[in-house]
Amino acid sequence: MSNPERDYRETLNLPKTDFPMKADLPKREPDRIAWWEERRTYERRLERNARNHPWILHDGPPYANGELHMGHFLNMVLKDIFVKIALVDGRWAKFVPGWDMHGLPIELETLKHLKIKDFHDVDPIELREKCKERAIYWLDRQRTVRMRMGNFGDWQHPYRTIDPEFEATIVETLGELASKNQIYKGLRSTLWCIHDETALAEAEIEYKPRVSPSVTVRFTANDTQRKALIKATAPSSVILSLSKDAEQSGEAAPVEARAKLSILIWTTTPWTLPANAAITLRPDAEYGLYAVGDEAVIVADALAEKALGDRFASARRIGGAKGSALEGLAVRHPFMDRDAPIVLADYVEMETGTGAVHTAPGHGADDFETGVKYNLPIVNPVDSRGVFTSEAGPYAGMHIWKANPKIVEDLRASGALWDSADYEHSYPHCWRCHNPVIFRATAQWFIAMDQNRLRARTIENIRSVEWTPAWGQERIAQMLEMHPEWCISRQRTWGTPIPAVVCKACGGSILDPEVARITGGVFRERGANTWWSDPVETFLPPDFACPKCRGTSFDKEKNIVDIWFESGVTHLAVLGKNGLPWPSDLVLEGGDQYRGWFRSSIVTATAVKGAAPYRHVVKNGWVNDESGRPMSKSLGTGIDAQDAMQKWGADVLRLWAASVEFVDDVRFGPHVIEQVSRVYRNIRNRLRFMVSNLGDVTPDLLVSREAMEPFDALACEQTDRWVARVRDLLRGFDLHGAYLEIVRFEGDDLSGFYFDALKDRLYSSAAGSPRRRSAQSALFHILKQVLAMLAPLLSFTAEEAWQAVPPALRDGADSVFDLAPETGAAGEKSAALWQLLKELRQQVAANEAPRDFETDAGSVVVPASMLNDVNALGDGLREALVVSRIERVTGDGDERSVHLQPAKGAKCKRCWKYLPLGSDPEHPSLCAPCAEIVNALP
RNA sequence: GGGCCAUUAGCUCAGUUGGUUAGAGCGCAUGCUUGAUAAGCAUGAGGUCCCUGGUUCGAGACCAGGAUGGCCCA
Repeated sequence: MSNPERDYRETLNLPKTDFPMKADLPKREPDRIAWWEERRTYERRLERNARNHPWILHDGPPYANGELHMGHFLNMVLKDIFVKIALVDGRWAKFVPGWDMHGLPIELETLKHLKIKDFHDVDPIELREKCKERAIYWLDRQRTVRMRMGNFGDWQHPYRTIDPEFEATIVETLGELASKNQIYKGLRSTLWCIHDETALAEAEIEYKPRVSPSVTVRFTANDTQRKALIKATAPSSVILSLSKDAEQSGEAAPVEARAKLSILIWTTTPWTLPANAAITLRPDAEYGLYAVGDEAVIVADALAEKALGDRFASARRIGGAKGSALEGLAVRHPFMDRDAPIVLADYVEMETGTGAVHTAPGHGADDFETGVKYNLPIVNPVDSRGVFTSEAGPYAGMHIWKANPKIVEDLRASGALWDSADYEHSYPHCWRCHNPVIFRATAQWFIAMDQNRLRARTIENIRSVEWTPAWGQERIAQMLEMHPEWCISRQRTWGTPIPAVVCKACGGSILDPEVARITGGVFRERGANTWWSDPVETFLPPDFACPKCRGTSFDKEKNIVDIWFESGVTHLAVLGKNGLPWPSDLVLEGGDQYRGWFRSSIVTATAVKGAAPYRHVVKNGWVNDESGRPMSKSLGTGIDAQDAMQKWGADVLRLWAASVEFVDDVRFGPHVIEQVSRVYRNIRNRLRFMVSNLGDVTPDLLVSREAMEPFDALACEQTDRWVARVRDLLRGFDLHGAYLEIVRFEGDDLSGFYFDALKDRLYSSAAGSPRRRSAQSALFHILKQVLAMLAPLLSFTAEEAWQAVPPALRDGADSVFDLAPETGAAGEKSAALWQLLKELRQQVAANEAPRDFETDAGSVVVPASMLNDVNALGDGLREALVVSRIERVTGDGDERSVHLQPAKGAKCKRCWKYLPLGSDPEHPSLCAPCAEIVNALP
C-alpha cells in the first residue's frame, strides 16, 4: 500500500552497541584490572613475544613510605605506557617493579609509631623487625595504587632492597669495590651532638636562633708572605707608603718597609679557630688592600665598609686583586704554629663577614669539601663530648663552649682581634636534646671517586647513553664533576650493614673482600639481621688476621650503607639474571634523580662493570598545581594519586599524562582535567561509532583491501600511514607528539571526514550489500589499528571497546593487548588524494551546502594531475563530498572542475539524499535505490 | 647566592636550518542536525609570541641583559 507518511527509520541499519557513551571509569576500572589478572593478559603477551628482543625499562625504586601523589602517578604511568608500547611493538618487555625499603625516614617513622625517642634505647633486631613491617605495609599500599593505575608488571615478585638476595648483592658489591681499592675509610664533616654523643642526619636537626660571639680576626703575613701578597695586589707603580708621615707628606715609600699586613676573617665559632687550615676566597670577587692606620689589611671590596667598621672612614684602598690571583699564597695562623694557605671556592658569599672565610675542614661541610679539594689537613681537635684534644694546643682539655670567650680574650691580648660582637643567627640544634650541634669530622666509609679514574670513567660512560632531554647529559656530567667523595656509611639501624670489622689489637677498620663475600652468603641464607645476632666469627674466613698488626680478634662495625648506594645497585640485583639482560634499555625518573639514582647507578656500574647500566635516560618533569606552584601537603594543594583516580578514573589521568609535555614541568588540577575529559569523551565516542557499526558483521563477511570500495581502501591506507607515524613518535618516546597525532587523526580524518562520509552507505544501503560490507570491513580494520595504538595509553577504554566488538571478530585476540598494529606502505599519491578529498569536502561544507546532501549548485576544482585518481574512486567522490549527486565538467587548462548537481527532486524520506522520487508507486517518498531496498526486505 | 630548565590564544600545546597575514585541539559565541544524540557538523571571535636592547633586508626562532616560575644545590 502506498503510504507517503510511512516512517522508514526501521528499515535503516542504524548503529547499535552496548558500549556506553558514559565511561563511568572509577567504577569500571577495578574490574578490568581483575579481568587482566585472571586471564594473565600481560604474561601471555610476554610469552608470545618471548622469541623477540627483550626490552627492559628498569624501575627506579620508589621509597616505601607515604602515599603516592600525582608526581608518582605521572612517573609510574609513563613507565607503564612505554612498557606497553614496546609490548604492542612485539618486544619482550618485562617490567619488574621495585621498592626502596631501608633508610632513615622509615626508621624515624617507625620510632614515632612505637613512641620511642632514642633508637639506642631499643634492641637493633627488634627495631629492624618493626621497620620491616612498616616498609612492607607501605609497599603493599603503594603496590595497590600502582596496580590501580592499570600498570602491567610482575606485581607478585617485585624486587625489594630488604630481600636477603638484595642485601647479599649489596655487601658483595661492597666487597668487589674493596677488592678494587675503590673504598676507603676517611674523615668527614658530620653534624654532631656533643650532648647525645652521636652523629645526626640532616633530618634530625632543627634550626633555632642562637647568639654567638662573632669575631673579626687578623691572619697576619710573615715577611715572605707579605712580599708575595703585595706583589699580587699592588703593582709597583701604585705602591704607597703606609707610614703616617709619608702619607702626610705625600711621598711614596715601599710598603714592605713597615706595615703589618693581614687578611681579615670573620667567624661566629671562635672555638673552631684551632682547627683552621686555610682561608677561602671567592675567585671572581675583588679583594682590596686597604691602608688603615699603620697597618694594611685585605678584605673583599664589597664588604670593606661593613668589615672595617668605624675604621673604614680613614682607610685608603691602595691595591687589590681578584680572589683567583691570590690562590696559593698564605698567611700565618694567629696562635697555632702553622700557615693558613689561601684557597678558592665559589660558595663564599658577599653578604656578611669579610669575604675571606676561615676554613676548618674538620668543622664544616663546605670547609671539608674545600679541604679535600686542596688536600688540607683535616684537623679535628674536638672529641665526641666537645672537649678539645691535645691537637688544640693551648686549649687542650677545655670544653668548646667554655673555650669560646677564652679564645676571644687571647686574640685580643695578642693583637690579632680586629673586632668582636654578639651575633644572633639561625643555628642547628639537636631535635632530641635541643642543644646546639657542631660540625665534627668523623671516620666514614667512602667510594673513592678518583681512584682508578672512577670519576673520569663514569663521565666517559655518560656519552654512551642517550639522554632525553639532551641537556641531561651535561647536567649529570656536572653533577659528577662537582660531586665530592661519596660517603656511603650511616650510623643507624635500618639498613644493610657494611661488613667491616675492627681489629681489637690495633683499632684498624678492615673492609675485606673475602669477609664481604662470606657475609653475602650468610645474608642470602639468613638475612642481614645475622650481623647483629651472630658472633663476628660467622663472617670471617679461617685464620683471618689483621693486615696491619696480624691481630686475630675482631669486633663487627655497626655502620649501615647509604640507601643511595642500595638503590644504586638495583641494576646488579635485578638485571643480568632471571632472563633479564644487563643493561636496561630505559630508565625514566624525575629530574631530581640526576643527582640521585641516575648518578648512583652509573657510578656503581662503572666501578663494577665498567659500563653504563642503562642505554637511555628519560627525565620527567615536576607536577605543579594549576598556577604552576609546587603541590604541597602542608598547604593542602597536594593531590593523592588514589583520590584522583577515584574521582576522574585512571584512563582520563593517563590521557592527561600524554596531553602534557611530560619532559618539562607540568600542571595538574581540576580545570586541566576537565579539559582532558572532553578530549577523552571525543576519543571514546569515535571508538563507539566504529564498534556500533560492526554489530552484524561476522569474519566471513569481511572483505579484503583489494575488494573494498576504493574510498574505503584509501581510508585504510591512510590509517596505516598514521599508525607508522604514531609508532615512530612513540619509539622516540615522544608521547605528547603521538597524543597530538592521535587527536588530530581521530578528529580531522575520521570523525570530521571519513565517518561523516560513510554514514549514508552504512545506514541506508542494504544491510548485506557489498558496498556496506566494504565500509564495515574498513571500519573494523581502522578500529583494530586505532585500538592497538591506544591500548598502551588508554588501556582500560581500549580494552572495553575491544570487548564490545562481536566475539566472532575477536577470534585470535582475547585482549586488546593481543592486537598487533599493521603498517602498510601507502604511497604519497594516496595521501595526496586523501588530502584533496578532505579539502574539497571542506569547500562544499563551508560554501555550498546549507546541510548534508542539500547542495544546489556550485563547483569544486580537481587538478588535472589528480583527475584519474579521482575518477577511479567512482561514487567515492560523491560520498566524500556528502552530496546527492555530482556532475563532471571538463574544463580547459590544468584543472578540471567538478560541478555539483543542483538538488533536483526532493529529499528522500529514507536516505535524505535529494533525488527524483516516486519511481516506485508503492513508495512515492523514496528514491529508486531506497525503494528497491525496502521492497527486498522480508 | 650558584647551576640547570621553562615562558606562544582562557587552558593543553605545534611552530624544520631566521622568510608571506603565527597554527591546532579543548573552551567560548553563532548556526545546523536530532539516523554517533549526556553525541555529530559548520562558521566565528580570541595573541604586545614574558620584557628590554642587539645582529639581520627580515626575529616567535639567533645573541646579550632582565623579569616571573620550577628543579637541584649552597
